Amino acid sequence: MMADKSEITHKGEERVQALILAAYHSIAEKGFEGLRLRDVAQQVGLNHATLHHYFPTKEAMVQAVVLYVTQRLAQTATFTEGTPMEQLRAHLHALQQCMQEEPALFVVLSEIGLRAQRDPAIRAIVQQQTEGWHALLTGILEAGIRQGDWPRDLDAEATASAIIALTQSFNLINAKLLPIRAEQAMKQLERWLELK
Amino acid sequence: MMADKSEITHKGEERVQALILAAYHSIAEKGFEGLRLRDVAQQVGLNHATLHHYFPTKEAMVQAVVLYVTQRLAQTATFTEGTPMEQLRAHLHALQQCMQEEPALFVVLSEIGLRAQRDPAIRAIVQQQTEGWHALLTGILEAGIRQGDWPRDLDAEATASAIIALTQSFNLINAKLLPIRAEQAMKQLERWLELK
Amino acid sequence: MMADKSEITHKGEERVQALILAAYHSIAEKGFEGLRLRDVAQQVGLNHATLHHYFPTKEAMVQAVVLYVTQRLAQTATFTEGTPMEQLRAHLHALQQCMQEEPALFVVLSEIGLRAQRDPAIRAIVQQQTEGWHALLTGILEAGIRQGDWPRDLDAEATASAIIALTQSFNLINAKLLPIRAEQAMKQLERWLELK
Amino acid sequence: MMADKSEITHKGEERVQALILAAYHSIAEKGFEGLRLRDVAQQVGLNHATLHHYFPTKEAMVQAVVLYVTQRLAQTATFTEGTPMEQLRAHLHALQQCMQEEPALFVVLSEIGLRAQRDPAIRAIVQQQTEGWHALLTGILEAGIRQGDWPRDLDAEATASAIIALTQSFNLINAKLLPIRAEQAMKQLERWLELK
DNA sequence: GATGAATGAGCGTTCATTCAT
DNA sequence: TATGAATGAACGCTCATTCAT
Repeated sequence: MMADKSEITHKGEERVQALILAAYHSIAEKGFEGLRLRDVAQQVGLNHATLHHYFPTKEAMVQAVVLYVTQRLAQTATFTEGTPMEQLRAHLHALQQCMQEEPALFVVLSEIGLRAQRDPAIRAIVQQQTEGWHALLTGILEAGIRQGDWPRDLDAEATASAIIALTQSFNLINAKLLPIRAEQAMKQLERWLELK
Repeated sequence: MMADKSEITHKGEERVQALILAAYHSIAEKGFEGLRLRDVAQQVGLNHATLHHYFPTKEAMVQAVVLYVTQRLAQTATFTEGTPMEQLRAHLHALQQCMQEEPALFVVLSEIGLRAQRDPAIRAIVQQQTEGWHALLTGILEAGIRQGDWPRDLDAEATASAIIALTQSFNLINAKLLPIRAEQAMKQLERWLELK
Repeated sequence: MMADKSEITHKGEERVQALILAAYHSIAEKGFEGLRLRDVAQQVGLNHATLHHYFPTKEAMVQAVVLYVTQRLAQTATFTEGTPMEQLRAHLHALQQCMQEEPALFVVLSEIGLRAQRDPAIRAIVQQQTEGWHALLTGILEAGIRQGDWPRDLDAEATASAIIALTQSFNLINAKLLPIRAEQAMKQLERWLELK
Repeated sequence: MMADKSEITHKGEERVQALILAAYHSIAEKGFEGLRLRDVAQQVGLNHATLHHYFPTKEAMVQAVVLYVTQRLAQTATFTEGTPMEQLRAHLHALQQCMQEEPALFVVLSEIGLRAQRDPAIRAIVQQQTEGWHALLTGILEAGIRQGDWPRDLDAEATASAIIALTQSFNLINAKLLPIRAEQAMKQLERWLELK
């Protein structure tokens, strides 16, 4: 008759995930500016007041979305095998594929990046994730330099930064603000890195 | 005793400029999300109702800010003399200087880029400016390729896009989301382009 | 301990009715021109924001008032027994009584009539109600003509219109714009119709 | 070089008249609710601030419109020759013609009637005019009764009131709130008065 | 007399949050 | 846990009016 605790918790976790996803899509479509708790609750079929049982404040929900997005992105960068050059190529291809399949991810990422400048809590989350990403890229590049894949004088850290920066601004390209396709610029990056 | 017409107009234009600047700084500090007409008016020492004497709606004011920012950026890219390689180097240096002296410009530029995805009026302004910038860069690169400054197989358009994309995401770097300085990534770009 | 559903709904409906009544009195006193949501809410002891919990917009509330007024008036015209002449006499007496007891009803009715000319939604409501009233009167008059209560050449439709028009302008009389009492003009109408 | 005083005054009076007319048309179209001084000024090609040189306040302008409308209507009722029955018939025909040619006049008249209930200054103007009209009608009717045109027991004052009341509500008919034409009801009034 | 500039008071509406049930 | 009801603070915008020029 009565659901046991784990079931309740499970249901609660599902609800939380559904709310995060709904908020994520809201932000992708209308930006942080257009994020409304009532909308999010309605998308999940919840009363707007009930939402506060899962997220005490709007800020808490936003932080959950930030965590969700950064973790989604981190999944793109987990691999262990192959040469440094193969790893980097795989990573860039994974990113490119993600851009095509789910451009929303990069839109929200940009929104988060902007908000991180004003919100220390968000900044902390983003910073941690970005540093991890940067370290990963730097590691690959340094390994490649040691193996002779890239010239000795390539600045690994700077190159890693350039890659991240380029990635994060691709939503601007996808938004058709630039008269080219994202692939082109990405290909140029690969050429610079002599990835083919 | 009586002010001449140009003086009156001049005063009005000054007010308009002051309001645009105040809005610009508000956006830089708090984003579009935090842009409040009452704040902007107060910064200029005006009643919030008077603001509507200069801008009929909030949207009109925002568009004025967008125009201001894109034109400010366009000024960085106006030069006529020197070889293609010198021109590109000068341009990148001017951008770098701008990033250091007034990082707010790039914060607002990112805000605008995000908003352009949802607002056709803003998109039109940004698109026009970005296309102009892209054409300028492509022209320089193509000229350089013809002169042998860069290899024959350099994709001028893609490279131009990469430069723009990199530039537009530098605010994320300046926001200390990356453990490096903007200069480093910019230097890497210059190295790729064999600018020194 | 726990209120049942009908009670909850009942309370909500009571609030809605109270708000409609408050708006009705506001319009009677200050016209549509002077109708303020904050006033209405305060009359019911509610925060003005809460009013939007019951009526999404001011227009929705106004329409509710229009429906309320037209239905109130329709109640004056519901009867089934008696000869046509008796029915008409009863109807006119009911209207007269209403004018004396609640002149506000006719003030608001005039406000509505004026607004109906510019507002299609209100016009639809008023039109429907007025047409019903006109049909009722025409029916009574035609029945009376068949029974010989009134002369064969009496134009039933035109007479019905004249009665309605006269009724709707009585608020002007009650407002003491005419140096006579409403009863007098109403009596004259009855004499014309040989109602006594 | 410089216009003499009478010319200036003349020009000023023309301006005042133009403003009154513009306001009149605004009220006819959008009601008192939609009357905006800026609109009125613009219609006459005047700066909104300049309008205040001719009418110190909005209320003053409204009163001028009220006077204009009541005087326009009074012109319909000025005649000296003919038998009482001929005079009344002529008057009703003149009114009917006015309704057809310029229904706006009756719309504004209704607006004024409603506003008169709340505004003593307007009430005073309307009352004076209405009383005059009522007296005129009563005079004609009494003269007709003495001459045997109408039955001895006709209540002259009540009949006059009924005529005025009917007239003032014709805009509701013209607004197509009633499924008949104004002429029909007016004809019925004439039949009651045995005008043909 | 004419006008651009400025203002105060106020409006309808929004929304995250709280709370009793 | 769930929800209808309620609220305060704020927002963009309007408009009659005032005033210096």
